[in-house]
Amino acid sequence: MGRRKIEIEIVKDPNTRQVTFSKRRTGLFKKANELSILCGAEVAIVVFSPGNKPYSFGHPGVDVVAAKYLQQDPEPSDSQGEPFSDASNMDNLNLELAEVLAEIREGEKQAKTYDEILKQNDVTTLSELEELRDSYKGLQDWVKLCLSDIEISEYMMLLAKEPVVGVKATKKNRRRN
Amino acid sequence: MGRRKIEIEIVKDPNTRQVTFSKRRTGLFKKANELSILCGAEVAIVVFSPGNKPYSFGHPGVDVVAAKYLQQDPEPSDSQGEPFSDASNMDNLNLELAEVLAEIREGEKQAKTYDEILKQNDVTTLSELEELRDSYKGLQDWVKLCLSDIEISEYMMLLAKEPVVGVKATKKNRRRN
DNA sequence: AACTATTTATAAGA
DNA sequence: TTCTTATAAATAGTT
Repeated sequence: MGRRKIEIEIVKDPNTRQVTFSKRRTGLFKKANELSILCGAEVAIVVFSPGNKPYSFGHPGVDVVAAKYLQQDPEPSDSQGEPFSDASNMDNLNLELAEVLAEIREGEKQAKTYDEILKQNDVTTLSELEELRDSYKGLQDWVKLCLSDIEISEYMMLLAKEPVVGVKATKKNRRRN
Repeated sequence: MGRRKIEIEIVKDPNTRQVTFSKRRTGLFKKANELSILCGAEVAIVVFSPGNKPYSFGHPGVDVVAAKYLQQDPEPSDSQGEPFSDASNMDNLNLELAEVLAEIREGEKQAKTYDEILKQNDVTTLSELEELRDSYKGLQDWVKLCLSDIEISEYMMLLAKEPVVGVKATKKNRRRN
């Protein structure tokens, strides 16, 4: 899948191997993500890098899927598949982000519809142009809405990090709209 | 990757969904296998199909990798009441969200510029229309990019629920703990 | 289950 | 390291 075909065998050069690992781990997680969304499937992946660092992906969560798997298929090891502890704050955040995501998808769909007009190449009258501009403006509005929602999500995260509120401004300047 | 591009959203037709699941699960496991060989990495995957059937892949074995993962990551079944003890993860999340934010602002700026063209109301030639369409398409592309980044962020948040996590986000690689 | 037209992933290169 | 780009590989719709 690249400039040249490679054999599926250990990549000898450690540097190249690390790069390959990074790229392919990313690709693997992306595929897993798509699978879970396209098919409503539950997926959990755990990977240890050549340097023995752990990476994981899970939808809806590694622990959730793992527990389900271990439960129906008891392992010989002494694992007590207890589900994760409470994280109500994180749940709220997830909910929030999920909503933002939904909005973004909506906007994307709209943009596509509007694009159809442009593809016709025969927009000549003034009224059509106005319509077009309106469409564009709608997209912009959506973008703004989206932006504001995401900022809210971000702040939720900052707050979640520090139970006793204390918004920090050190990271980057964030303006409110 | 097929005859047509598809959106990453639930495949509605159950029959098609099953076919898609089969094909993509195969692909996912193949990728996992290649990753483990190319990089000498340990990989474990558990998948539940739409019909809730379990499938797994593991090198050198699901149980081996899972045990290793659970061992170095003692089950947080009963936490100490601290919502998010792993600050480094949250830092990464904040960093990530900040970047997504920046991208969105960038796109917003672009949209504004393009809008100027539309405001002139005198777009009559074909070439101008094409240019306009390109602009629109650029905006759409940005939207998509943005979407994908945000989805990844969402997953990072889901993963953040777990003490040991190593997912990075954008196409830009970022190191972790 | 095969077959391709296309899209997507990615190995090298910059 | 991060971003291109030429090419290999995966796969959506079809047969």
